[in-house]
Amino acid sequence: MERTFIGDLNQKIGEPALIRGWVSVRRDQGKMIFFDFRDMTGTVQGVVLPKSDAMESAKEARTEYVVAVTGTVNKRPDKNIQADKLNGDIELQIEKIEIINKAETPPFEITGDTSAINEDVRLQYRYLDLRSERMQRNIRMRSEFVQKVRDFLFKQKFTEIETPLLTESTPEGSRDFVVPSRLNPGKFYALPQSPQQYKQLLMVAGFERYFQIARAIRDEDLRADRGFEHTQIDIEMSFVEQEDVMSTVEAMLIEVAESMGRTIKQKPFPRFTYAEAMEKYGADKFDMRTAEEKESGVLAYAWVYKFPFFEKTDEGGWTFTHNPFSMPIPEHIDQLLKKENIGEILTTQYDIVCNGFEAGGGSIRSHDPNILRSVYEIMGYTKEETEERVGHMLEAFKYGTPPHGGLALGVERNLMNLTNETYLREVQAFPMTRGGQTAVMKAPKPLTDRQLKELGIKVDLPPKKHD
RNA sequence: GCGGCCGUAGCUCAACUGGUUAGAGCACUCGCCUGUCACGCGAGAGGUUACCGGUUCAAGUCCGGCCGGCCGCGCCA
Repeated sequence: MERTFIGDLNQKIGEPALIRGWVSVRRDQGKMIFFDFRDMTGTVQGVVLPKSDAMESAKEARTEYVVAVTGTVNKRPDKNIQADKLNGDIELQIEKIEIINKAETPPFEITGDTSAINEDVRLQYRYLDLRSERMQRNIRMRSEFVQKVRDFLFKQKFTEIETPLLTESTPEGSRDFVVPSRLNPGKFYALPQSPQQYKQLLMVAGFERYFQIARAIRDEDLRADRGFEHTQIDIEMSFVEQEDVMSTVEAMLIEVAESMGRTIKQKPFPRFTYAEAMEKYGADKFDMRTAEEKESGVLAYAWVYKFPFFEKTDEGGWTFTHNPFSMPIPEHIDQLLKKENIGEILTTQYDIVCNGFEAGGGSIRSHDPNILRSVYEIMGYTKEETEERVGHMLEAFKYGTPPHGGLALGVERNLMNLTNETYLREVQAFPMTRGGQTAVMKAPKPLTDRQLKELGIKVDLPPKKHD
């Protein structure tokens, strides 16, 4: 017999069916046993009637055993219908249970919400934690979100392109994760903090509309809403101005959120200048929902734009606030090229805020090498230093670069809003602890002496504290 | 790096101002149970109180150290 998914059983009422999955719950009443079986599509109650041939193996079956169950799909007696549950109106009258694989008793209960369980235990057994209904829902919703984003972007003529993971250290920005090069001893790749430079090069290369579901990796201390790795919907478009990128992304977010059954508080998204946001909310990210809206899962998006381009460093110089590759707003191009009133220059940066999170951000980029040069001059770099850092971009921009701009959306941040989760780890399949230890596997670990030798690396650590 | 909270049974927790043999619920094992759905009832098993040291007649409890987890600050173009 062919397998029927549990979610499709209600189409086979009165017919025989074979399901495969896990024993979720067993309720043994002696002469009669009830089970809840679970597969990726849901759960269903099975019943072993008195004197059934299945009784012997049913007595063996335990929680989380993997089983193949054959039986007849029956409507439940009226008084046993559970209208609010999937398959609450049917049950499988079991004729045979084949135990495919036994299971140890799980270290914690996975039939309920696991959020109250110690997180280090959940992460050690993440593959069990992920069996829980809530985690299944979160991870599936993530897949659905990404699929809908892809669908939208493909309709808009975007091309999905992958950019390298082993790449150059980012000029400025956050701390890099580095990877030693065996072929070039003593030299290191950096993992990308974002595909920023590559996506701009793809605009030079004429793809015009690029996107990537891109991993971004930054070696900064972790938070509830921030991990070493996160995923971005990374977007870049040619022949566009600020308004074009914002309206494209806004249309995408509306289509995706509404097709997932969510309500958006205000359309079109309200816009605040940075100065207005700071005055009204005291922050450049804020939550505009009422208490009831928070309860019902409303999404409150807003744009924040007209950020200062530069801010003072502790040393009294200037550094960029968001992105050195950004254009200033058109009215301030002159000031930037002349390096006048630097603190007042505004950038084309635009951030998308949702329910108190910075859900994404982007800008129009400078396709004119002179503007990028001026930015680096303002930050105090010599011609040679600028050349060293972004010379390859300046070179590329010489060969017919279209005006372009883009944006990156944080997948986890958006999912947190869609799932009402407080922690980024709840929307990642295999997150790490705040101390940087991976789930299930215990990375990071030391290299073997052989590996170290091959890479030309000598480890010299200060002695560890101990009793 | 800094500050805060936490660590007791497989899980969630309790154990008064330090005081008998560290308890409960769930899970687990066994028995009973013909309509349960967090099934029910009964019994049982399960502990180096994270770890190391100190104070004390006596430490899960107080002190010091150390390891681990979480939250925030710094940091995060």
